[in-house]
Amino acid sequence: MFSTKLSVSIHILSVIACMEGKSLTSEFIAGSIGTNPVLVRRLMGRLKKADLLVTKTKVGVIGIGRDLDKITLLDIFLAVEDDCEVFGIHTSANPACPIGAEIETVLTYFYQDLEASFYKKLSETTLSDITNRLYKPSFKTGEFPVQTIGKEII
Amino acid sequence: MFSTKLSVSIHILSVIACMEGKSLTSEFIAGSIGTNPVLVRRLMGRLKKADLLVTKTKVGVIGIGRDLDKITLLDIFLAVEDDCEVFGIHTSANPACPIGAEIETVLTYFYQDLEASFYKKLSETTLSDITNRLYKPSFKTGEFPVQTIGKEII
DNA sequence: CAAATTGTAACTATTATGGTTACAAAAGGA
DNA sequence: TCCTTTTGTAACCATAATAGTTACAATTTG
Repeated sequence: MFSTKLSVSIHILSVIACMEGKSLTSEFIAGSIGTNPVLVRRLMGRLKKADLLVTKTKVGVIGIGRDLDKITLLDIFLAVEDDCEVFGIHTSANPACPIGAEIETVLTYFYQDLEASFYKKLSETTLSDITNRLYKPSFKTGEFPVQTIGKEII
Repeated sequence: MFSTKLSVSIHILSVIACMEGKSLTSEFIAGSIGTNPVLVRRLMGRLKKADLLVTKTKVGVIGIGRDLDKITLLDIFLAVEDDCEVFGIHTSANPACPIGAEIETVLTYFYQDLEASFYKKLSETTLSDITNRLYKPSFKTGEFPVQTIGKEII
């Protein structure tokens, strides 16, 4: 399967989208994810390069790069995964065998179609679809214990 | 990405489908793939368990388990991949954070839909679609150098 | 019976992921 | 201006999966 990078990146963007105004350090976000601040910074670096996040300053805190309904899961996936092809193809096939000689071409043909369909589906869910299911009014009124998310629980 | 197991398994089944009657040892098939006979036997073991291959004898040579147009890429994929979910979800999310508490549920919701679409697409290509693009009449008339595929080239 | 082949276990090498430490550079408040 | 915080990166480690390999008992078949 694909790694958890997409899931963690969605988590990062959701925290930023739902909690704008709070002190969104990498440590705070990592506290929500249950991981390391460095992982968060690494992924945020890739999200910034893809313009899904914007920094106010060169080294700094952040806002979402576009309207939430203009960021699709495909955008995030392509931003954070190194290798976005769905299936690997062995490159060792024997060209002296008629099947070995053709298999890569034939598999590529079918996989491209599969991949196009997969990407299309990924592009049909947006970050706003995600946050609409996550959001509760209490997020911005501070009714949850922000302090416990960061340093203390970790 | 997913491993090359699906690709190699399609290759195995294609060789068996297109060259029935020849001496289909694991070494011969491995020679076409450019890999190790043990890998071929391992994958064939899983394909047999899924009834995509049938053995004539308990330890023995083989035929395809069904009509080629009744074996889909999904059947093969499910037979040989250990972990068939598309995206991993981090299990470390912090339940004290309102987003951490919900993210797994929300991601699962969207991933299930994505996975269903992916599986459906995988099920729409059959082994006969593959072999129709591979097959040439010379396969069965022996006009290619079978001997060079196995022991000698490796 | 003898040779060939299978099914399986055990082991190695390589790679990717996820986690961690460390630190220079930048930002921003006192 | 200085000091603290935070970022962006590099370097490193542990773990897991893939792919490859050796070995061998069990079975089939000539």
